[in-house]
Amino acid sequence: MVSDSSAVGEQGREIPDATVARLPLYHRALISLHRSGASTVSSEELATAAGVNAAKVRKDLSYFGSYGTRGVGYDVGQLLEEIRNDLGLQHPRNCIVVGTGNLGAALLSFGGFKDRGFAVVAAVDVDPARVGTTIGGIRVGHQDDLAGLVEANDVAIGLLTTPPVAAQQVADELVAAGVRSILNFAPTVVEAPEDVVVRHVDLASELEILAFHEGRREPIAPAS
Amino acid sequence: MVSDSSAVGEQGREIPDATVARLPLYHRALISLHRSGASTVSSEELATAAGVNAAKVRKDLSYFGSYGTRGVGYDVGQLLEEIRNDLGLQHPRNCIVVGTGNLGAALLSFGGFKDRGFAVVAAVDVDPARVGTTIGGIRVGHQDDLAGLVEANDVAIGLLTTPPVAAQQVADELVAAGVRSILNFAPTVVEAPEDVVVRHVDLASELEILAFHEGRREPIAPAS
DNA sequence: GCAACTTTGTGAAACTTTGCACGAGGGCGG
DNA sequence: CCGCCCTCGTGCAAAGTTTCACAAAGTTGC
Repeated sequence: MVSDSSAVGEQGREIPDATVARLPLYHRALISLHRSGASTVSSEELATAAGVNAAKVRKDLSYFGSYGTRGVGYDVGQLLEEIRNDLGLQHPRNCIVVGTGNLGAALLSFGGFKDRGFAVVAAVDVDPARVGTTIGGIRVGHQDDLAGLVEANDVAIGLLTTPPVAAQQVADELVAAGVRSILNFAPTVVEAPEDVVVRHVDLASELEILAFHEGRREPIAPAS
Repeated sequence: MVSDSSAVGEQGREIPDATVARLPLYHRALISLHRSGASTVSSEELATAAGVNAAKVRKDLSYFGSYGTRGVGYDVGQLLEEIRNDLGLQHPRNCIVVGTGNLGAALLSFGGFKDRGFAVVAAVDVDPARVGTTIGGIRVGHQDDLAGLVEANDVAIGLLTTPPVAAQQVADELVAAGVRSILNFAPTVVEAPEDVVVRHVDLASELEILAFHEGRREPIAPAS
Protein backbone atom coordinates (compact mmCIF):
# COMPACT_ATOMS: atom_id res chain seq x y z
CA MET A 1 0.00 0.00 0.00
CA VAL A 2 1.57 3.22 -1.14
CA SER A 3 -1.35 5.53 -0.63
CA ASP A 4 0.89 8.01 1.17
CA SER A 5 3.77 8.16 -1.23
CA SER A 6 4.78 11.58 -2.45
CA ALA A 7 4.54 12.70 -6.03
CA VAL A 8 6.65 14.96 -8.16
CA GLY A 9 5.35 18.27 -9.53
CA GLU A 10 5.70 19.68 -13.01
CA GLN A 11 8.98 21.38 -12.33
CA GLY A 12 10.11 18.28 -10.52
CA ARG A 13 8.85 19.57 -7.20
CA GLU A 14 7.31 17.24 -4.68
CA ILE A 15 3.59 17.63 -4.21
CA PRO A 16 2.72 17.05 -0.54
CA ASP A 17 0.14 14.35 0.10
CA ALA A 18 -1.91 16.81 2.11
CA THR A 19 -2.12 19.03 -0.95
CA VAL A 20 -3.13 16.17 -3.24
CA ALA A 21 -5.89 15.27 -0.82
CA ARG A 22 -7.29 18.78 -1.11
CA LEU A 23 -7.26 19.07 -4.89
CA PRO A 24 -10.61 17.29 -5.21
CA LEU A 25 -12.14 19.83 -2.84
CA TYR A 26 -10.97 22.67 -5.05
CA HIS A 27 -12.12 20.78 -8.10
CA ARG A 28 -15.57 20.33 -6.63
CA ALA A 29 -15.81 23.94 -5.54
CA LEU A 30 -14.67 25.20 -8.95
CA ILE A 31 -17.19 23.07 -10.80
CA SER A 32 -19.88 24.59 -8.67
CA LEU A 33 -18.57 28.14 -9.12
CA HIS A 34 -18.24 27.61 -12.84
CA ARG A 35 -21.82 26.43 -13.04
CA SER A 36 -23.05 29.43 -11.14
CA GLY A 37 -21.39 31.65 -13.71
CA ALA A 38 -18.58 33.14 -11.64
CA SER A 39 -15.67 34.21 -13.82
CA THR A 40 -13.04 34.89 -11.16
CA VAL A 41 -12.58 33.73 -7.60
CA SER A 42 -10.23 34.85 -4.84
CA SER A 43 -8.31 32.44 -2.67
CA GLU A 44 -10.52 33.58 0.16
CA GLU A 45 -13.72 32.67 -1.67
CA LEU A 46 -12.36 29.40 -2.93
CA ALA A 47 -11.20 28.57 0.57
CA THR A 48 -14.69 29.13 1.95
CA ALA A 49 -16.25 27.05 -0.81
CA ALA A 50 -13.83 24.21 -0.22
CA GLY A 51 -13.96 24.43 3.56
CA VAL A 52 -10.29 25.22 4.11
CA ASN A 53 -8.15 28.27 4.79
CA ALA A 54 -7.04 30.81 2.22
CA ALA A 55 -3.29 30.58 2.77
CA LYS A 56 -3.54 26.85 2.25
CA VAL A 57 -5.36 27.34 -1.05
CA ARG A 58 -2.70 29.69 -2.35
CA LYS A 59 0.16 27.48 -1.26
CA ASP A 60 -1.46 24.36 -2.68
CA LEU A 61 -2.12 25.99 -6.04
CA SER A 62 1.39 27.43 -6.15
CA TYR A 63 2.82 23.90 -6.38
CA PHE A 64 1.36 23.69 -9.86
CA GLY A 65 2.38 27.12 -11.05
CA SER A 66 1.06 30.66 -10.79
CA TYR A 67 -2.40 30.85 -12.20
CA GLY A 68 -3.71 33.77 -10.20
CA THR A 69 -3.66 37.47 -10.94
CA ARG A 70 -2.66 39.66 -8.02
CA GLY A 71 -5.33 42.10 -7.07
CA VAL A 72 -7.97 40.01 -8.86
CA GLY A 73 -7.88 36.36 -8.03
CA TYR A 74 -8.08 33.24 -10.18
CA ASP A 75 -9.92 32.79 -13.45
CA VAL A 76 -12.48 30.11 -12.67
CA GLY A 77 -12.46 28.46 -16.08
CA GLN A 78 -8.71 28.47 -16.41
CA LEU A 79 -8.13 27.17 -12.88
CA LEU A 80 -10.73 24.47 -13.32
CA GLU A 81 -8.98 23.34 -16.47
CA GLU A 82 -5.62 23.42 -14.74
CA ILE A 83 -6.79 21.37 -11.76
CA ARG A 84 -8.48 18.88 -14.00
CA ASN A 85 -5.14 18.40 -15.74
CA ASP A 86 -3.21 18.14 -12.50
CA LEU A 87 -5.60 15.44 -11.38
CA GLY A 88 -5.05 13.58 -14.63
CA LEU A 89 -8.66 13.92 -15.72
CA GLN A 90 -8.03 15.05 -19.30
CA HIS A 91 -9.83 11.91 -20.35
CA PRO A 92 -12.35 9.95 -18.26
CA ARG A 93 -11.04 7.01 -16.25
CA ASN A 94 -12.82 3.71 -16.45
CA CYS A 95 -13.67 1.75 -13.33
CA ILE A 96 -14.70 -1.82 -12.64
CA VAL A 97 -16.79 -2.85 -9.67
CA VAL A 98 -15.76 -6.16 -8.11
CA GLY A 99 -18.48 -7.57 -5.91
CA THR A 100 -22.09 -6.57 -6.52
CA GLY A 101 -23.57 -6.67 -3.04
CA ASN A 102 -25.36 -3.69 -1.59
CA LEU A 103 -22.50 -1.30 -1.95
CA GLY A 104 -21.31 -2.61 -5.31
CA ALA A 105 -24.83 -2.32 -6.70
CA ALA A 106 -25.13 1.20 -5.34
CA LEU A 107 -21.89 2.17 -7.05
CA LEU A 108 -23.16 0.76 -10.33
CA SER A 109 -26.42 2.69 -10.11
CA PHE A 110 -24.86 5.88 -8.83
CA GLY A 111 -24.47 8.47 -11.57
CA GLY A 112 -22.52 11.07 -9.65
CA PHE A 113 -19.10 10.01 -10.91
CA LYS A 114 -19.62 11.05 -14.51
CA ASP A 115 -19.50 14.78 -13.78
CA ARG A 116 -16.20 14.26 -12.07
CA GLY A 117 -14.53 12.34 -14.87
CA PHE A 118 -15.11 8.70 -13.97
CA ALA A 119 -17.19 6.00 -15.58
CA VAL A 120 -18.10 2.63 -14.15
CA VAL A 121 -17.91 0.41 -17.22
CA ALA A 122 -17.91 -3.14 -15.91
CA ALA A 123 -18.73 -5.33 -12.94
CA VAL A 124 -18.03 -8.86 -11.83
CA ASP A 125 -19.19 -11.16 -9.07
CA VAL A 126 -18.69 -14.80 -8.07
CA ASP A 127 -22.33 -15.48 -7.22
CA PRO A 128 -23.95 -17.29 -10.19
CA ALA A 129 -27.27 -15.71 -9.23
CA ARG A 130 -25.85 -12.29 -9.93
CA VAL A 131 -23.74 -13.03 -12.99
CA GLY A 132 -25.64 -12.09 -16.11
CA THR A 133 -27.95 -9.62 -14.40
CA THR A 134 -27.84 -5.96 -15.31
CA ILE A 135 -27.42 -3.26 -12.64
CA GLY A 136 -27.39 0.42 -13.49
CA GLY A 137 -27.08 -0.49 -17.14
CA ILE A 138 -23.97 -2.62 -16.61
CA ARG A 139 -24.05 -6.36 -17.20
CA VAL A 140 -22.44 -8.29 -14.35
CA GLY A 141 -19.73 -10.62 -15.59
CA HIS A 142 -18.16 -13.56 -13.84
CA GLN A 143 -15.16 -13.07 -11.61
CA ASP A 144 -13.13 -15.27 -13.97
CA ASP A 145 -13.63 -12.75 -16.76
CA LEU A 146 -12.09 -9.98 -14.74
CA ALA A 147 -8.83 -9.80 -16.68
CA GLY A 148 -10.67 -9.87 -20.00
CA LEU A 149 -13.08 -7.11 -18.97
CA VAL A 150 -10.25 -4.96 -17.67
CA GLU A 151 -8.42 -5.25 -20.94
CA ALA A 152 -11.47 -4.87 -23.17
CA ASN A 153 -12.69 -1.76 -21.36
CA ASP A 154 -9.37 -0.10 -20.68
CA VAL A 155 -10.09 -0.13 -16.96
CA ALA A 156 -7.81 2.00 -14.80
CA ILE A 157 -9.41 1.71 -11.38
CA GLY A 158 -10.80 -1.21 -9.42
CA LEU A 159 -13.57 -0.69 -6.88
CA LEU A 160 -13.32 -3.49 -4.38
CA THR A 161 -16.60 -4.24 -2.62
CA THR A 162 -16.29 -7.92 -1.80
CA PRO A 163 -16.48 -9.39 1.70
CA PRO A 164 -13.22 -8.95 3.62
CA VAL A 165 -12.06 -12.55 3.22
CA ALA A 166 -11.99 -12.27 -0.55
CA ALA A 167 -10.46 -8.80 -0.74
CA GLN A 168 -6.77 -9.69 -0.90
CA GLN A 169 -7.31 -12.36 -3.51
CA VAL A 170 -9.37 -10.05 -5.68
CA ALA A 171 -6.82 -7.27 -5.28
CA ASP A 172 -4.12 -9.64 -6.50
CA GLU A 173 -6.24 -10.49 -9.53
CA LEU A 174 -6.81 -6.81 -10.28
CA VAL A 175 -3.09 -6.15 -10.10
CA ALA A 176 -2.34 -9.15 -12.30
CA ALA A 177 -4.86 -7.80 -14.81
CA GLY A 178 -2.92 -4.54 -14.94
CA VAL A 179 -4.98 -2.31 -12.65
CA ARG A 180 -2.73 0.08 -10.75
CA SER A 181 -5.32 1.93 -8.66
CA ILE A 182 -7.63 0.27 -6.17
CA LEU A 183 -10.32 1.74 -3.98
CA ASN A 184 -10.98 -0.79 -1.27
CA PHE A 185 -14.31 -0.74 0.54
CA ALA A 186 -13.72 -4.03 2.34
CA PRO A 187 -12.85 -3.57 6.00
CA THR A 188 -9.47 -5.23 5.82
CA VAL A 189 -5.92 -4.31 4.94
CA VAL A 190 -5.01 -5.02 1.34
CA GLU A 191 -1.39 -5.38 0.27
CA ALA A 192 -0.20 -4.52 -3.20
CA PRO A 193 3.10 -3.97 -5.00
CA GLU A 194 4.97 -0.68 -4.65
CA ASP A 195 3.62 0.87 -7.84
CA VAL A 196 -0.03 0.16 -7.12
CA VAL A 197 -1.95 2.74 -5.13
CA VAL A 198 -4.54 1.38 -2.74
CA ARG A 199 -6.92 3.65 -0.90
CA HIS A 200 -9.40 2.64 1.75
CA VAL A 201 -12.94 3.66 2.47
CA ASP A 202 -14.28 2.11 5.64
CA LEU A 203 -17.64 3.42 6.72
CA ALA A 204 -17.54 1.72 10.09
CA SER A 205 -14.22 3.43 10.82
CA GLU A 206 -15.78 6.79 10.09
CA LEU A 207 -18.64 6.00 12.43
CA GLU A 208 -16.22 4.95 15.13
CA ILE A 209 -14.37 8.23 14.88
CA LEU A 210 -17.68 10.02 15.32
CA ALA A 211 -18.48 7.81 18.29
CA PHE A 212 -15.13 8.65 19.83
CA HIS A 213 -15.94 12.34 19.80
CA GLU A 214 -19.45 11.65 21.08
CA GLY A 215 -17.97 9.80 23.99
CA ARG A 216 -15.60 12.64 24.75
CA ARG A 217 -18.38 15.17 24.78
CA GLU A 218 -20.69 13.42 27.16
CA PRO A 219 -19.81 14.69 30.59
CA ILE A 220 -19.27 11.68 32.81
CA ALA A 221 -22.48 11.26 34.78
CA PRO A 222 -22.18 13.88 37.54
CA ALA A 223 -20.37 12.19 40.41
CA SER A 224 -22.42 12.32 43.62
CA MET B 1 -17.00 21.59 10.91
CA VAL B 2 -14.80 20.50 13.78
CA SER B 3 -13.72 17.13 12.50
CA ASP B 4 -10.13 17.97 13.30
CA SER B 5 -10.52 19.23 16.81
CA SER B 6 -8.43 17.51 19.44
CA ALA B 7 -9.81 15.48 22.27
CA VAL B 8 -8.73 15.03 25.82
CA GLY B 9 -7.51 11.69 27.17
CA GLU B 10 -8.39 9.98 30.39
CA GLN B 11 -5.70 11.65 32.42
CA GLY B 12 -6.54 14.91 30.68
CA ARG B 13 -3.97 14.30 27.95
CA GLU B 14 -4.73 15.34 24.41
CA ILE B 15 -5.35 12.49 22.00
CA PRO B 16 -3.90 13.42 18.61
CA ASP B 17 -6.35 13.29 15.71
CA ALA B 18 -4.00 11.00 13.84
CA THR B 19 -4.22 8.54 16.71
CA VAL B 20 -8.01 8.70 16.85
CA ALA B 21 -8.14 7.98 13.13
CA ARG B 22 -6.16 4.78 13.68
CA LEU B 23 -8.16 3.41 16.59
CA PRO B 24 -10.74 1.87 14.23
CA LEU B 25 -7.94 0.03 12.44
CA TYR B 26 -6.78 -1.49 15.69
CA HIS B 27 -10.35 -2.25 16.63
CA ARG B 28 -10.92 -4.07 13.36
CA ALA B 29 -7.67 -5.98 13.62
CA LEU B 30 -8.39 -6.99 17.21
CA ILE B 31 -11.88 -8.22 16.38
CA SER B 32 -10.33 -10.40 13.72
CA LEU B 33 -7.56 -11.66 16.00
CA HIS B 34 -10.05 -12.34 18.76
CA ARG B 35 -12.20 -14.37 16.39
CA SER B 36 -9.23 -16.40 15.27
CA GLY B 37 -8.59 -17.32 18.87
CA ALA B 38 -5.36 -15.40 19.52
CA SER B 39 -4.94 -14.60 23.20
CA THR B 40 -2.02 -12.20 23.02
CA VAL B 41 -0.60 -10.00 20.31
CA SER B 42 2.61 -8.00 20.06
CA SER B 43 2.72 -4.44 18.80
CA GLU B 44 4.55 -5.81 15.77
CA GLU B 45 1.77 -8.26 14.91
CA LEU B 46 -0.98 -5.75 15.57
CA ALA B 47 0.86 -3.25 13.39
CA THR B 48 0.96 -5.71 10.51
CA ALA B 49 -2.70 -6.57 10.93
CA ALA B 50 -3.68 -2.92 10.97
CA GLY B 51 -1.32 -1.90 8.19
CA VAL B 52 0.75 0.54 10.20
CA ASN B 53 4.09 0.57 12.01
CA ALA B 54 4.82 -0.93 15.40
CA ALA B 55 6.14 2.17 17.13
CA LYS B 56 2.99 4.00 16.14
CA VAL B 57 0.85 1.26 17.63
CA ARG B 58 2.67 1.44 20.94
CA LYS B 59 2.55 5.21 21.12
CA ASP B 60 -1.10 5.33 20.13
CA LEU B 61 -2.08 2.79 22.75
CA SER B 62 0.02 4.51 25.38
CA TYR B 63 -2.25 7.55 25.22
CA PHE B 64 -4.93 5.45 26.84
CA GLY B 65 -2.76 3.80 29.46
CA SER B 66 -0.44 0.85 29.68
CA TYR B 67 -2.22 -2.30 28.72
CA GLY B 68 0.71 -4.34 27.49
CA THR B 69 3.02 -6.71 29.28
CA ARG B 70 6.70 -6.30 28.48
CA GLY B 71 8.21 -9.40 27.00
CA VAL B 72 4.76 -10.69 26.05
CA GLY B 73 2.56 -8.18 24.29
CA TYR B 74 -1.07 -7.22 24.70
CA ASP B 75 -3.92 -9.41 25.87
CA VAL B 76 -6.26 -9.48 22.88
CA GLY B 77 -9.49 -9.63 24.83
CA GLN B 78 -8.50 -6.95 27.28
CA LEU B 79 -7.17 -4.60 24.63
CA LEU B 80 -10.28 -5.10 22.51
CA GLU B 81 -12.41 -4.18 25.48
CA GLU B 82 -10.24 -1.16 26.21
CA ILE B 83 -10.37 0.17 22.67
CA ARG B 84 -14.07 -0.39 22.49
CA ASN B 85 -14.41 1.80 25.56
CA ASP B 86 -12.06 4.44 24.24
CA LEU B 87 -14.17 4.63 21.11
CA GLY B 88 -17.29 5.07 23.18
CA LEU B 89 -18.83 1.81 21.99
CA GLN B 90 -19.89 0.46 25.36
CA HIS B 91 -23.42 0.62 24.02
CA PRO B 92 -24.46 0.57 20.35
CA ARG B 93 -25.02 3.93 18.67
CA ASN B 94 -28.15 4.48 16.66
CA CYS B 95 -28.02 6.05 13.21
CA ILE B 96 -30.58 7.60 10.91
CA VAL B 97 -30.25 7.65 7.14
CA VAL B 98 -31.43 10.86 5.52
CA GLY B 99 -32.03 10.40 1.81
CA THR B 100 -32.82 6.95 0.46
CA GLY B 101 -31.29 7.08 -3.00
CA ASN B 102 -28.79 4.48 -4.15
CA LEU B 103 -26.33 5.07 -1.38
CA GLY B 104 -28.91 5.61 1.33
CA ALA B 105 -30.65 2.38 0.36
CA ALA B 106 -27.33 0.54 0.37
CA LEU B 107 -26.60 1.80 3.87
CA LEU B 108 -30.01 0.60 5.04
CA SER B 109 -29.48 -2.87 3.59
CA PHE B 110 -25.87 -3.16 4.65
CA GLY B 111 -25.48 -5.27 7.75
CA GLY B 112 -21.78 -4.74 8.35
CA PHE B 113 -22.21 -2.02 10.96
CA LYS B 114 -23.76 -4.20 13.62
CA ASP B 115 -20.53 -6.06 14.40
CA ARG B 116 -18.86 -2.75 14.95
CA GLY B 117 -21.39 -1.33 17.35
CA PHE B 118 -23.73 0.69 15.16
CA ALA B 119 -27.35 0.20 14.19
CA VAL B 120 -29.28 1.97 11.48
CA VAL B 121 -32.67 2.40 13.10
CA ALA B 122 -34.51 4.92 10.96
CA ALA B 123 -34.63 6.58 7.57
CA VAL B 124 -36.36 9.54 5.98
CA ASP B 125 -36.79 10.96 2.50
CA VAL B 126 -38.71 13.78 0.85
CA ASP B 127 -39.87 11.77 -2.16
CA PRO B 128 -43.49 10.64 -1.54
CA ALA B 129 -42.83 7.58 -3.70
CA ARG B 130 -40.27 6.37 -1.18
CA VAL B 131 -41.95 7.38 2.06
CA GLY B 132 -43.72 4.39 3.52
CA THR B 133 -41.61 1.80 1.73
CA THR B 134 -39.40 -0.56 3.68
CA ILE B 135 -35.72 -0.95 2.89
CA GLY B 136 -33.48 -3.36 4.73
CA GLY B 137 -36.20 -3.82 7.30
CA ILE B 138 -36.49 -0.10 8.04
CA ARG B 139 -39.62 1.83 7.19
CA VAL B 140 -38.84 5.09 5.41
CA GLY B 141 -40.44 8.06 7.15
CA HIS B 142 -41.07 11.52 5.80
CA GLN B 143 -38.43 14.19 6.12
CA ASP B 144 -40.79 16.20 8.32
CA ASP B 145 -40.76 13.42 10.90
CA LEU B 146 -37.01 13.61 11.27
CA ALA B 147 -37.00 15.27 14.68
CA GLY B 148 -39.61 12.84 15.98
CA LEU B 149 -37.72 9.80 14.73
CA VAL B 150 -34.47 11.07 16.17
CA GLU B 151 -36.06 11.50 19.55
CA ALA B 152 -38.07 8.28 19.51
CA ASN B 153 -35.08 6.16 18.50
CA ASP B 154 -32.37 7.86 20.53
CA VAL B 155 -30.42 8.59 17.37
CA ALA B 156 -26.84 9.73 17.85
CA ILE B 157 -25.53 9.85 14.30
CA GLY B 158 -26.97 11.19 11.06
CA LEU B 159 -25.96 9.67 7.74
CA LEU B 160 -26.48 12.35 5.12
CA THR B 161 -27.02 10.94 1.64
CA THR B 162 -29.15 13.60 0.00
CA PRO B 163 -28.22 15.47 -3.17
CA PRO B 164 -25.72 18.28 -2.50
CA VAL B 165 -28.24 21.11 -2.71
CA ALA B 166 -30.25 19.72 0.18
CA ALA B 167 -27.30 18.77 2.38
CA GLN B 168 -26.90 21.96 4.39
CA GLN B 169 -30.59 22.26 5.09
CA VAL B 170 -30.82 18.65 6.24
CA ALA B 171 -27.72 19.05 8.37
CA ASP B 172 -29.34 22.02 10.08
CA GLU B 173 -32.43 19.95 10.76
CA LEU B 174 -30.36 17.13 12.19
CA VAL B 175 -28.57 19.55 14.49
CA ALA B 176 -31.86 21.11 15.54
CA ALA B 177 -33.14 17.64 16.35
CA GLY B 178 -30.18 17.12 18.67
CA VAL B 179 -27.84 15.06 16.52
CA ARG B 180 -24.22 15.95 17.27
CA SER B 181 -22.44 13.66 14.81
CA ILE B 182 -22.94 13.74 11.06
CA LEU B 183 -21.41 11.62 8.35
CA ASN B 184 -21.88 13.54 5.13
CA PHE B 185 -21.83 11.63 1.85
CA ALA B 186 -23.00 14.59 -0.21
CA PRO B 187 -20.21 16.19 -2.23
CA THR B 188 -20.46 19.59 -0.62
CA VAL B 189 -19.18 21.37 2.43
CA VAL B 190 -21.55 21.28 5.37
CA GLU B 191 -21.29 23.80 8.17
CA ALA B 192 -22.34 23.02 11.70
CA PRO B 193 -21.94 24.53 15.16
CA GLU B 194 -18.72 24.11 17.09
CA ASP B 195 -19.88 21.15 19.15
CA VAL B 196 -21.15 19.10 16.22
CA VAL B 197 -18.69 16.83 14.48
CA VAL B 198 -19.10 16.51 10.74
CA ARG B 199 -17.08 14.03 8.74
CA HIS B 200 -17.05 13.69 4.99
CA VAL B 201 -16.99 10.70 2.71
CA ASP B 202 -16.68 11.67 -0.93
CA LEU B 203 -16.13 8.78 -3.27
CA ALA B 204 -15.36 10.99 -6.25
CA SER B 205 -12.60 12.66 -4.26
CA GLU B 206 -11.04 9.30 -3.53
CA LEU B 207 -11.16 8.43 -7.20
CA GLU B 208 -9.55 11.74 -8.10
CA ILE B 209 -6.68 11.10 -5.73
CA LEU B 210 -6.15 7.74 -7.41
CA ALA B 211 -6.29 9.44 -10.81
CA PHE B 212 -3.69 11.94 -9.68
CA HIS B 213 -1.24 9.16 -8.92
CA GLU B 214 -2.11 7.39 -12.17
CA GLY B 215 -1.30 10.55 -14.05
CA ARG B 216 2.03 10.89 -12.30
CA ARG B 217 3.00 7.38 -13.17
CA GLU B 218 2.28 7.55 -16.87
CA PRO B 219 5.38 8.76 -18.61
CA ILE B 220 4.37 11.74 -20.73
CA ALA B 221 3.72 10.43 -24.23
CA PRO B 222 7.15 10.45 -25.90
CA ALA B 223 7.56 13.90 -27.50
CA SER B 224 7.89 14.27 -31.30
C1' DG C 1 17.35 -17.00 41.96
C1' DC C 2 19.98 -15.48 38.17
C1' DA C 3 20.94 -14.54 33.27
C1' DA C 4 19.32 -14.23 28.75
C1' DC C 5 15.72 -12.83 25.96
C1' DT C 6 11.67 -10.40 24.51
C1' DT C 7 8.72 -6.55 24.03
C1' DT C 8 6.75 -2.51 26.01
C1' DG C 9 6.64 2.59 26.88
C1' DT C 10 8.71 6.93 25.90
C1' DG C 11 12.25 10.80 25.15
C1' DA C 12 14.15 13.05 21.48
C1' DA C 13 15.14 13.89 16.67
C1' DA C 14 13.46 14.21 11.98
C1' DC C 15 9.98 15.25 9.06
C1' DT C 16 5.46 17.15 7.48
C1' DT C 17 1.85 20.38 7.59
C1' DT C 18 -0.22 24.63 8.90
C1' DG C 19 -0.91 29.50 9.12
C1' DC C 20 0.85 33.97 9.69
C1' DA C 21 2.66 37.95 7.83
C1' DC C 22 4.43 40.57 4.41
C1' DG C 23 6.69 41.78 0.01
C1' DA C 24 5.64 41.73 -4.97
C1' DG C 25 2.77 42.51 -8.74
C1' DG C 26 -1.21 43.81 -11.20
C1' DG C 27 -5.65 46.48 -11.97
C1' DC C 28 -8.39 50.71 -11.49
C1' DG C 29 -9.65 55.50 -10.52
C1' DG C 30 -8.29 59.95 -10.92
C1' DC D 1 0.52 58.31 -16.11
C1' DC D 2 0.65 57.88 -11.20
C1' DG D 3 -0.56 56.21 -6.85
C1' DC D 4 -3.79 53.46 -4.19
C1' DC D 5 -5.74 49.25 -3.23
C1' DC D 6 -6.36 44.51 -3.57
C1' DT D 7 -4.82 39.80 -3.66
C1' DC D 8 -1.34 36.54 -4.90
C1' DG D 9 2.93 33.92 -3.81
C1' DT D 10 6.14 32.53 -0.30
C1' DG D 11 9.67 32.62 3.75
C1' DC D 12 9.38 31.36 8.23
C1' DA D 13 8.00 29.89 12.74
C1' DA D 14 4.89 27.02 15.19
C1' DA D 15 2.27 22.89 15.62
C1' DG D 16 1.50 18.19 14.72
C1' DT D 17 3.13 13.56 13.38
C1' DT D 18 6.28 9.85 12.58
C1' DT D 19 10.19 7.14 13.56
C1' DC D 20 14.21 5.78 15.97
C1' DA D 21 16.48 3.97 19.67
C1' DC D 22 16.93 2.49 24.23
C1' DA D 23 16.01 1.86 29.18
C1' DA D 24 12.62 -0.46 31.96
C1' DA D 25 10.08 -4.37 33.00
C1' DG D 26 8.46 -8.66 32.55
C1' DT D 27 9.00 -13.94 31.19
C1' DT D 28 11.34 -18.24 30.59
C1' DG D 29 14.82 -21.65 31.17
C1' DC D 30 18.43 -23.35 33.76
